[in-house]
This record gives sequence, structure tokens and C-alpha cells, in this order.
Amino acid sequence: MELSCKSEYALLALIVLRDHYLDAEPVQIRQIAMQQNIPDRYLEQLLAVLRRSGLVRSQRGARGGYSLAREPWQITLLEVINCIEGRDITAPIGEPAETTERIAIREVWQRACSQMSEVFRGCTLQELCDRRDNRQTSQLMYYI
Amino acid sequence: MELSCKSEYALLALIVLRDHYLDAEPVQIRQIAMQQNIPDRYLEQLLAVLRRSGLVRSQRGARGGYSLAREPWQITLLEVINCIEGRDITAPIGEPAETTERIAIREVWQRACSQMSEVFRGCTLQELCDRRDNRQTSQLMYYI
DNA sequence: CGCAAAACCCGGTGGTGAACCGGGGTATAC
DNA sequence: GTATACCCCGGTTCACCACCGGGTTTTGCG
Repeated sequence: MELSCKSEYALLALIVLRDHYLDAEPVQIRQIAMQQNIPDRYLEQLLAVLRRSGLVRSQRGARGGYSLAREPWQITLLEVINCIEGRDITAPIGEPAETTERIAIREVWQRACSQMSEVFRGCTLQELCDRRDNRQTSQLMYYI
Repeated sequence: MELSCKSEYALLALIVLRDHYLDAEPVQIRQIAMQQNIPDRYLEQLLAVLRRSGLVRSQRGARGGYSLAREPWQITLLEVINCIEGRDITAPIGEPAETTERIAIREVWQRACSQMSEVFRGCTLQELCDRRDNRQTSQLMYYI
């Protein structure tokens, strides 16, 4: 599986946006790019996709920038990845399959996709940030 | 995730080989290719990879061909895919990640890879063929 | 022995997408 | 009205996938 570089960049950007979630002012591309070490012109394209999908809001002109369009606990990683990858990663790719052999393969493949997607569906942007903030603490909490 | 066309072709070929598992004579590339609608010159490359990984045996010369190197219930789909994809799909790709943000992302991504791999690890070539042979029957059996 | 049938090896090609850069257009705060 | 940001569009480089073809080597068989 290859959640290419794109998805990682997008998630990194969203993490920054959630860090400034309560700020009055939006965050600029340049700032995100420098902070997370992402080529800014490339990040611009990804943020455009996130905006068109309604995950992110933009403010044009001077003092403009980006901000989250939703609360961080209402954004799942699956949404972000699906949106940035441009397709539904819950299902296999390619045409539906016709022979019994190919159908059998697709069945297993479908289950694999679903299992993977469930991990991403079960993690929100908020949880991702929590996990970053104190990984050891949260891991302890899981065992209580 | 994209278990590209390659993996599907390889699995289709292995299904044919398992159908002739008890035959004395090996199966030719041409025969597999025509039966499964795979370009034969391309299939040749894939079978070469499977052979180098010890999943398949080859017999050169006239009346030659390919046969399974192991019993079909001792070949998991994960082995086949890892072998044909040329890497361990159990783990994410790319360099290890340095910042806390990237580490957090990788953690989730790693879990997703593992969940997906488990599906492929838990399915053998034998089971794949059984599933093809009588899908409705086996589905009934699962509920008993 | 000779021939045909098969695997083997190696290189090339067309297409696609990823990751990136750059130029100019447009909206907006000050 | 000017600086500052987003916005839009295109191009480029690179790698990989799917595939093709030529030529070599091995082997069964008449």
C-alpha cells in the first residue's frame, strides 16, 4: 500500500492547522511548509484539494491563509486520505473482475482494503495530535 | 493500496498451477496465459520472480513448464504479494520519519499496513481455490 | 543426431502518475 | 494603491508499470 507522500503532507498540514484551531487568524502556506519541511508550491496544490472537499477553509488576500473547516475530532484520517488520493481506498482498484478466479481474489483483496480503512476511519485528527503530544501517556491510558 | 496488476496475475497463475498440482507434467506459460487471459511475455517475468523466490519450480526444454514448489496450503497470499511486489507490504514505505508529527502518522499507517497484511497472511493458495470452487457452500460452512 | 518446443535473458517502449517548480492572475487588509 | 496572500495553469523530471520482441539455452523426442 502506498499512501504516497501526498497524504502524509496533507496530514502534517492539518496537524498544524489544528494547532492553531482556536486562533482568530488563519495560517499561511509558507508557515506550514517551513514548519513541516514541505515544498510550499506542492503543498499549495494539496491544500486546494482539501479546500474543494470542504475539509479546510481559505482566506484570500493579505493576512490570508488556511484554517480547519470542521472541528478536529470530526475529521477522520480516512476522509483526508480518500480526498487527497482522489479515490475510495476502501475498495480495490481496476475493473470489477469477470472470471471466478478473479472474483475470488477480489474478495480477499476487498477484505484487506476494508481492514486497512477501518484503522484510518477509527482515528481522528484530534486523536492523531494527542498521540503526537504524549504518546507514552496515551498508551498507558489504553491499558487502563 | 494497489496490489497492482502484477500480484493479481501471479495469483491467477498460481491458481492454475495448483489445479495441476498432482499432475506429472508441468504447465507451460502459454497455457496459463491463455487460460487466464494474461499477456504471456509479461507472465514470463512474473513467474521468473516466483521461481527465484522458491515458490515455483521450472522445467526447461521441450515438455517443460512450471509447477508449485510447495503444497498449496503452505503458500500464503502474503508471501506471493511480498515476493512479486518486491518489498514487505507489512510496513510503510519511505524513510523512517524524524519529527514527532511524522512519527505519529507512521504509527497509524503501520497499524493499517499490519491489519491489511493479516488478511493476506491468513489466506493460503488452497483456501483461495476452495473459495473459488464453491463460494456459496463455503460461506454456509463458515456459519455452522 | 537434429529439430522443435519450451524456459531464459535482456533490452526497449509507451503511458501514467508522483513530486515538484514557475509565471502570472486575483482578492484583500492596511 | 500596494504589499500580501491565495488561485490557476502549465511544464518537467523521474520512476515504475504493463507489455513486446529478439535472441540464447536447455531438453524431450523421433
